[in-house]
Amino acid sequence: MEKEILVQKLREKGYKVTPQRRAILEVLLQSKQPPKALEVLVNVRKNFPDISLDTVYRNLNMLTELGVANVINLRGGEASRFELERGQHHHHLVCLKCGIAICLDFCPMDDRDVAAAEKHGFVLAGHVVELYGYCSRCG
Amino acid sequence: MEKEILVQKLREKGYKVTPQRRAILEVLLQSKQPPKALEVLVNVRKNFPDISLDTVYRNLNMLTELGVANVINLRGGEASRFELERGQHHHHLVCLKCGIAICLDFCPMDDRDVAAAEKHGFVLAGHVVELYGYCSRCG
DNA sequence: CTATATGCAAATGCTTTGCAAATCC
DNA sequence: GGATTTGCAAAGCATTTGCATATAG
Repeated sequence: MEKEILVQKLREKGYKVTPQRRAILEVLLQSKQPPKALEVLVNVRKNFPDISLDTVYRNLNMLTELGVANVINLRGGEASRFELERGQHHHHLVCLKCGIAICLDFCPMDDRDVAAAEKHGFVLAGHVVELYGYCSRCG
Repeated sequence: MEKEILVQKLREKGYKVTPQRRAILEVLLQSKQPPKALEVLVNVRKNFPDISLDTVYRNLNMLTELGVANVINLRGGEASRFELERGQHHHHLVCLKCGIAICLDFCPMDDRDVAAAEKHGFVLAGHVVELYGYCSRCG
């Protein structure tokens, strides 16, 4: 999605368009792989030295609630990664050593999830699928 | 697995069998659903009031490294759940409100994970699949 | 005995929150 | 001008760690 479309979306929802928000969107758009909050901070600070980490978190959360961004939960206490929603359901291949996350183009889920949810009286809300391994660099 | 078999396993690996360890195994064995570390603590304290949370964590981690237990990572910062390894690959259905986790008897993964890993030069180590939803109690 | 395990307290890392000052519309 | 955002500082969780003491084998 283009940056101005995203900006427009925020405005429509009644959010103010601050330079910090623009800068965060910019970083998300330019990142080759979904960055962690701290990585967003570091990159935003190159152009916007005074932004704070909590502002980054607040905005990443806001974008997520808006459905504009997704969270990739890593294992244990590791910091989550954030990616702009691409409008296409997908999952990730994550390196256990360096944490790099690669988008996959398939979802392994079939009807059995619906059946299982029904069987246990659950209303299904979604699912998480993450493949873990070691990338070529981390061997 | 029976408790004494587990105890035996620890001994074989050179770990000492302390009353705390026995109590933790007991709680894991008796839990209807995979407990969080804090839940383990509360339950162990019923019979063993002086155990500390860090001992619980240390032992849950030890059991996990040993392959005797598995960790179920919940979303965001939510505390992980621990279950004894049942020797059978499976996944979970987790309630987003109360956090209850139900073991499922299927794995949706097919060969595409291997293909994807290969394509990106990854050595596959495993995967996480969790279905999320709301249980009948939480609506 | 001696290495391992425990309890305590404090530290860590990620993320959130309260509040006064700044700023977008 | 008025509500929303920001930065700061501090708090909140889950989890880990250092260290002196206790304990299993």
